[in-house]
Amino acid sequence: MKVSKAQAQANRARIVEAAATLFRERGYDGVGVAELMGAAGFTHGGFYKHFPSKADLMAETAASGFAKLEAAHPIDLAAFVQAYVCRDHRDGRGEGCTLAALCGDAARQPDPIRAEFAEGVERLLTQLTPPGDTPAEQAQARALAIDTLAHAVGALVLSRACPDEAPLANEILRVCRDTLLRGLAGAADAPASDPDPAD
Amino acid sequence: MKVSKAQAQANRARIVEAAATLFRERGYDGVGVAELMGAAGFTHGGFYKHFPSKADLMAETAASGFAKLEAAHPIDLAAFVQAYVCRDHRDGRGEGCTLAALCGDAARQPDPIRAEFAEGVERLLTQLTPPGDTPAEQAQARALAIDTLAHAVGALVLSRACPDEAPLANEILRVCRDTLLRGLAGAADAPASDPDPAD
DNA sequence: TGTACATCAGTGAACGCGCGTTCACTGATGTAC
DNA sequence: TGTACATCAGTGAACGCGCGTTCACTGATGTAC
Repeated sequence: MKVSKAQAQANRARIVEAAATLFRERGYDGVGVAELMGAAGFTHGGFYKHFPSKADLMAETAASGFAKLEAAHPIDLAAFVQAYVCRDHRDGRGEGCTLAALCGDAARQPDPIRAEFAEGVERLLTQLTPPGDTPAEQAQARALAIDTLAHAVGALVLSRACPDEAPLANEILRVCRDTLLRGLAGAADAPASDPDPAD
Repeated sequence: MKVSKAQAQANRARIVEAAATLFRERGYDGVGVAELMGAAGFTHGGFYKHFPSKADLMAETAASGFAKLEAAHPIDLAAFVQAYVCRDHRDGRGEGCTLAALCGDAARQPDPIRAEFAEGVERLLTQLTPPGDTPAEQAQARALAIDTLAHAVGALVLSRACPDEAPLANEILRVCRDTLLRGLAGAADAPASDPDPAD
């Protein structure tokens, strides 16, 4: 049964969306074409009417995962850290950051996929870098964005590698979030964290 | 053909060693039992004379990857950063840190494997935390170790997710290494980096 | 506007392939006497 | 010390299974007249 052009395009988008979530949750090798089509509400056969191969879909989900960033342009670094380095984000892989969820997998994928990741990092950095008055200020702001992102991603991936109930998993998040926020607030005021905060 | 007990034990160790390298290079799903036995110089059938399952070997390679750390006990943080956040380490996954190479994969593995990772992180942190005179100093030293490790791991995994020749991949390493070293040297002297250093 | 036909998104069976695992077998090692 | 036998690391064929991909088919959509 054929379907209208608009419907087909919407279906394609649904496949990409479902795949993006599943890939983040279980990795590129952890989800098969059949399952991912099923999650979007289709049978597996139609997959190749939309995508040349699974690898192409992988690249497209990466692009779509980072495309959402476009919307809200400038992001406050402290707000970013608050939302990023927390238990909710660690435990919600499917809805979370593609970078943190799949950069380990991406490192072993062919260049087109890694290129999407590099562009995604670049896009994130752009949003995290407030415009500076001088080139030197600009460079410093970009460096701060890079450091903050790396620190935040590192905290998340290390925390996720620990067993669910390991105290170390929460300790890593807490320490890194506090340090990042303290650094961003300026060396002046150093807000002590709750003993064991919720996230 | 049977083999002496000592020989069998040595062979087993060879399998673990070969598997550890291959897993770091290509991920847990990227290497099959047959290939990994081949790399150790055996045929695949004998695998189950040594290990109950592939998952058990995965846990054991994780343990072995972190066990090496035991040897050289206290590590200077600056020396750690120099050796860790560099191009050689980024490009030498097989010989590099198990944590950085596989924490993304580990996050999706069953608890026994994640427990090994948590213990590995704990062990690394212990080595990176110089003994403090007071509990407060001790806690601060541990927090510094956690921050440094997360920052360094984040830099490495982000850099690895970029295409081989992407300028961004080197920029991330350079910025994070410089910031980490500057922070460790104290806010006083801030060594400017070469424009585009070798690693 | 109505009719005839080509298009093509989606279906479901089938493909070859490599995976983790099992198994019967081999023959040197290690043990019992 | 010498002989008979059980052990078991390693071999290589085979297992079922799920993977990515292909294919003949369907039938509503979109187009040509």
